[in-house]
Amino acid sequence: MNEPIGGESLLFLTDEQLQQGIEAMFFAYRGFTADPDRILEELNRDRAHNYGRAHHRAVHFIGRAPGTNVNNLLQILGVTKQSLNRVLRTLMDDGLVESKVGKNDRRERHLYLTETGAELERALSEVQRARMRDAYRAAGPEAVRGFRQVLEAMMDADLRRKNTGLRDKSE
Amino acid sequence: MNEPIGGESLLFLTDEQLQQGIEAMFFAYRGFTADPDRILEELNRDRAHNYGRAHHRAVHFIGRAPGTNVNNLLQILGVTKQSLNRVLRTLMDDGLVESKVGKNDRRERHLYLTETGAELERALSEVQRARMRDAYRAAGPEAVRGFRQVLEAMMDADLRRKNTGLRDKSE
DNA sequence: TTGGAGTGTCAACAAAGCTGACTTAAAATG
DNA sequence: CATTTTAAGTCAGCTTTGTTGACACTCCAA
Repeated sequence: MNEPIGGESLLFLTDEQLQQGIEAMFFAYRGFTADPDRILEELNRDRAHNYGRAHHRAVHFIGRAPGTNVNNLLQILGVTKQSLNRVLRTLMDDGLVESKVGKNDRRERHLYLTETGAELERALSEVQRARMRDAYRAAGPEAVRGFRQVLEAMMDADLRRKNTGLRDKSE
Repeated sequence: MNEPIGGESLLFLTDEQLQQGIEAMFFAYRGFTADPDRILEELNRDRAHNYGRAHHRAVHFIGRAPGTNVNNLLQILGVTKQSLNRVLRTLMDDGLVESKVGKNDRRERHLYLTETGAELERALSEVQRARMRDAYRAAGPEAVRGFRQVLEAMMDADLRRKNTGLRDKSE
């Protein structure tokens, strides 16, 4: 790494710059989750259940990969079985998610959103996409490319694959 | 909004693109917090206390804005007094943070890291900066600019100010 | 057919958020 | 000077979401 002294590649790597990047990441993530959080809070107001981010994540990824099994979802979400199971339990009891016993392997349960579940998923991802869209618009296509590049480089290697590997898993 | 058909500004705003951005954000944030989490887990192994992300955040922002008062920290972290207090309590008991009565306004407590606290802060931010640095290096200066632009656009407006307003608050 | 190994469920517990009510001390205001 | 407001801290009690460990069901291969 023979960086030219005073070159941009050196300048933008000062600890202060990195620190600012860290904080930007922190605050941006807060903004990123704020809108869905608000919707869920609203939705919880009159109901018995109390959905949070964990429910959001589950609904999101089941929506993205219908027919996925529990184990797969565990990998993606990076939580323990019980944590996910509690969330899935309530979602199933409330009729937002249904699980079907696998045809080939009857140990597996394949997960799907019901129509109600899909509605919630749409409502949540709608506001999140809106924020993402606004941010993308404000920053421009060139910036978006950079944004994605840095994010990709920031994930763990194994997750990088998962991010592009979310496809329909229906039988 | 008269976007040219097929123009880049239309293309990169498909729902699929936005969805991928959302997931990239999710996975990247996981990577972003993974290293400090590991350090804390390691550190908890032999000790009585049990530090988590909440402690990390507190130590981080006290390190960034030494002498900040409790209310200020509450704003930045976006949690309740109770929640923060529990964390500060343990950090002070363990001698990582100290609070000094304000000179001008003696109702206020100003928060500082002790030497031990600063050590922990360095250890945590060190690995986080390392990941950020690697990601920045891999993506290049142009991408970093874009990354920051999108993040800034994604935060709530009030947080945008806080992000650049973290300066030493010592008396 | 039996003994792993894989998948999912359940019980019990911990961390870290939350609300609301209250106290203490100090400052600001009338 | 008396009252009100503000900053901080505390208590009690709750929820979400993470953890570990034990267990049941199913598959597959020896």
